Amino acid sequence: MDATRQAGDWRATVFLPKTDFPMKAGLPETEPRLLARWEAEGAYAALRAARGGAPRYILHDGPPYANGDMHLGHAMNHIWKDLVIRTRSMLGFDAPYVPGFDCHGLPIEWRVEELNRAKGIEKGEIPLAEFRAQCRAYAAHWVDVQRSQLRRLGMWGEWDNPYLTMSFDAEAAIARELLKFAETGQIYRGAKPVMWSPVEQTALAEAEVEYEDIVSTQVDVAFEIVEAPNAPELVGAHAVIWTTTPWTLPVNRALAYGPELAYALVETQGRRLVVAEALLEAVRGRLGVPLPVLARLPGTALAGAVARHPWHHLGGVLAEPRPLLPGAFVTTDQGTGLVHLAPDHGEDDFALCRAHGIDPLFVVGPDGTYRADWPVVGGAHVYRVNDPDGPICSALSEAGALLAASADYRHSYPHSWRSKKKLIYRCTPQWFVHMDKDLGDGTTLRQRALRAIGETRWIPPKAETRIRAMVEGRPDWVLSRQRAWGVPLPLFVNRATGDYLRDPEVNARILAAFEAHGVDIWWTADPQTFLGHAHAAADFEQVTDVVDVWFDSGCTHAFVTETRLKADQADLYLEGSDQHRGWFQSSLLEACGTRGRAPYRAVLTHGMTLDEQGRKMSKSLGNVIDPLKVIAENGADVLRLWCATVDFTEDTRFGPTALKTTADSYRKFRNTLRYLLGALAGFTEAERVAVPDMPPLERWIHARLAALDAELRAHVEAHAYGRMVAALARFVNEDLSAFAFDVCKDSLYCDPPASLRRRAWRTTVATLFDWLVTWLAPVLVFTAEEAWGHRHGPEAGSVHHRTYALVDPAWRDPALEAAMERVLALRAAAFDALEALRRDKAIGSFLQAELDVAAADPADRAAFASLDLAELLLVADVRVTEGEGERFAVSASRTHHARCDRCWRHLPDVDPQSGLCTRCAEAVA
RNA sequence: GGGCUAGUAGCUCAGUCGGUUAGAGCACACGCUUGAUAAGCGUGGGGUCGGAGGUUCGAGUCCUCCCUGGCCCA
Repeated sequence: MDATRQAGDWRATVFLPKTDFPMKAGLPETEPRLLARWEAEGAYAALRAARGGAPRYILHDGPPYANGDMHLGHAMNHIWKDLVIRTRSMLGFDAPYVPGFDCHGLPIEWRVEELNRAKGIEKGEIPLAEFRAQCRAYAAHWVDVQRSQLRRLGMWGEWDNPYLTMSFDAEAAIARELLKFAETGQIYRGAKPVMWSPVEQTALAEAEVEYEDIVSTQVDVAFEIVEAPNAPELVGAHAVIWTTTPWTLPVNRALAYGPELAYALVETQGRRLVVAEALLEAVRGRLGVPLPVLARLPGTALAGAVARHPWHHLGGVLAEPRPLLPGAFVTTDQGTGLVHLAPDHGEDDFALCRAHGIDPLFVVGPDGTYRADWPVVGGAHVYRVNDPDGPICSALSEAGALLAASADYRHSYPHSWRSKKKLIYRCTPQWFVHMDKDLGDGTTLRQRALRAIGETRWIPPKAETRIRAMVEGRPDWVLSRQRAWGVPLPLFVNRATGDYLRDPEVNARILAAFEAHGVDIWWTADPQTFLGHAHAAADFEQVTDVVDVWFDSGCTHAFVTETRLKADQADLYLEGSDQHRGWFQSSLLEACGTRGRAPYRAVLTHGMTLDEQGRKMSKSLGNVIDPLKVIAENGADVLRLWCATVDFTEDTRFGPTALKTTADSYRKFRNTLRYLLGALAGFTEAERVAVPDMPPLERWIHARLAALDAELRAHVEAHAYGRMVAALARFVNEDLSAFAFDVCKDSLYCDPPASLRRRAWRTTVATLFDWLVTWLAPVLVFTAEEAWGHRHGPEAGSVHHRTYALVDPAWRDPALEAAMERVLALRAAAFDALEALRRDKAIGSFLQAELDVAAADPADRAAFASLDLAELLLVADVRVTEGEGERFAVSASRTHHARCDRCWRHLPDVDPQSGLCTRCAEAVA
């Protein structure tokens, strides 16, 4: 052998991988280029055309609120939606995507008011129509912003024509749905304590309320008992109540006791008091005096008792008797076990009083001030009367009723999410949807909704538990909001009867006007134009409230799924778990009230996105991750891969570590595609070999593909995308990169191009590439498209127009698959022995070693007989003999064969003259 | 405070009906290769299964309580 010959001499004759597909992704540059290409080609429209006539799969998009930049939660939600749509599309479904945006509502209204204030324009100085136009423009701006941000994620859809809840046809559709409720008598006007902001002068939805800790005045107040039919000795004693909202005492109407509780009659300073026995110590602490017990009595002894207000001497409503009512909500957690009731200002209060015929008084106005003529506090603001030395405590004290007062009670209290100011409960007239009214078919809305819940597939199943509990327990649906930016409640109330008008002809005129001119016309037109000739406008009060935005979004199924997509139901709604009380429920109730069934067949809920430590992302914690920044630095494909990896049925944690490991596994997928492309350099169809004619390893790869196909389809059906990606990663890492690629390298690099073995492997690689790219495409939308273009050229079209390939059932080969399992078991044992040899510095590369294997299992030996073990184990030679005991006894040693200078294998047939083995000599000939 | 829900390796996840020494991929360390090279291969370390009790021959798995989170509601 010529000792001076360099191994590199033969390098030019070796077929190394060759491709322009770059190892470094450069996604931040590549992705926008592909987005532009898709747009220029009309790729989404082409996909719709290609799937025309296929079974449809409709994921109906829940509309994000159009008032700010896309945040991480939006990005995740839309990536998951896109995963669903794209995998269904790959399965062959026609899966359109119509994005939508929620455009009405208080947050936008508030922001526009803020902007106006900055310009010196105060609320009320601007005409309603103009203000609404401002809100519309503001929402339109954010629709544009969010649309481009969401689009950047790689989602395909009708971005040029998204649905907007503020478009004229949507507004008309919402009004139409509303009138369906009205025409079927499901709407009523009632009074109800609602969360009210005296600052914004509006009722707030639950989602608009935040809870903050504040310090309040707590007072203990004595109400003298004047009647006690079940315990006459209580007459003249005082019922003690405790409250942290002294401002509600001027509108007290009754007291509540717990019928299950035990009470004590105690004495102090010549006066007898009634308090719950369990709270005696606490009361004693606040009053600061001994409270010797005179008697004990059950709660039932208070039944029928009547007290009087400390200010009864002031007459009027205050002079009316204050009955003691049994309340299940009365507990001994805190207070005195006796509760003062102001039906205007508490939900429990309202419900219990109403059940006993005590109606609210409407003493506190929208701005939070008492009626001017009200005793003690007339004209004052409810927040300015609570101090221990304020008017209420002073007047109670004068009446001898104030037992204790201190401004030191710390508790969590509702605040407006916009103004951050305190809220009150305040009774206001509102419009409601009945939950428990018979709708004429023997069912109620609640019953219909619960039945529909049972008919829906909930993913994960625990979601059903949650929404069922919520629907079972929820109160009537409050529809009305005293605001400007929304769809009007298009009702006329008969001044004489208080009933709302139910005239189909009037409703038709209203809807026609809305469709033609937008809903602004409700406020600008002469009401008589709606009422026509049959009714006189003077006899009716026109409702000026707008409808709760949850009703807006609850109607999207009507104008998107039904009108636009011409489908009865959506196949899937996919939103975060917070939507159990939001969109899932408003959509459900709306559809059940108007159609008697759910608007969806299945609902998939995902968790919230938290930071790396599992805490929620918030500005105050400074742990907010901006998805736009992540995309700009890493590419959307990396973010998409992360989304596809996690179990989104639980809350997901995201941070720099997760991003880094995801980027690493992205690179593995990318390099695999790159290697496949390199291996296919110059591949032509003429080179193809039929699978049955292939060597065992290539046939085994096809069998693995067939098995993987079944597994992946099952994961897709179950929306288990994490398992899908994990299965793909395992296949790529273990079967391909660590095993097949390593083994077949020799053939690929060194065999003559015409050799059957090389052609078989290249055929296999071509199949692998198409399959892998297609499987990865729903996840790595950009990378897959990029790789697809490198393989098949620009005229091949988009990889996203493809469907998953069909398996040839003949690919499965149980005998071969079992044999290869045995090889892999041997491989593990062999690598242990080889690694030991390497540690001893006897060898470097495994190619320098040969193996003696004593195999105990005859089945192993039989399987190995027909296989080239040296090739599969990447060693110079393998000798298998019969063994005993352990399955494989492997001994490794350095081979004595010479090394071929071209293929670097150590072989018996290396010609000392040329330094080449027979195969390589042929290859270079 | 109430309803629902979660906690397994640095990251992402498996873990069947309660059953052997809790697994995988990635990351990390070390080694090999230098013909996938800002790559590839091999080997290895790494876990009190959030904590404490309990049931059981046996608990990541079942029960109770607690801790730390999350969503929704008060």
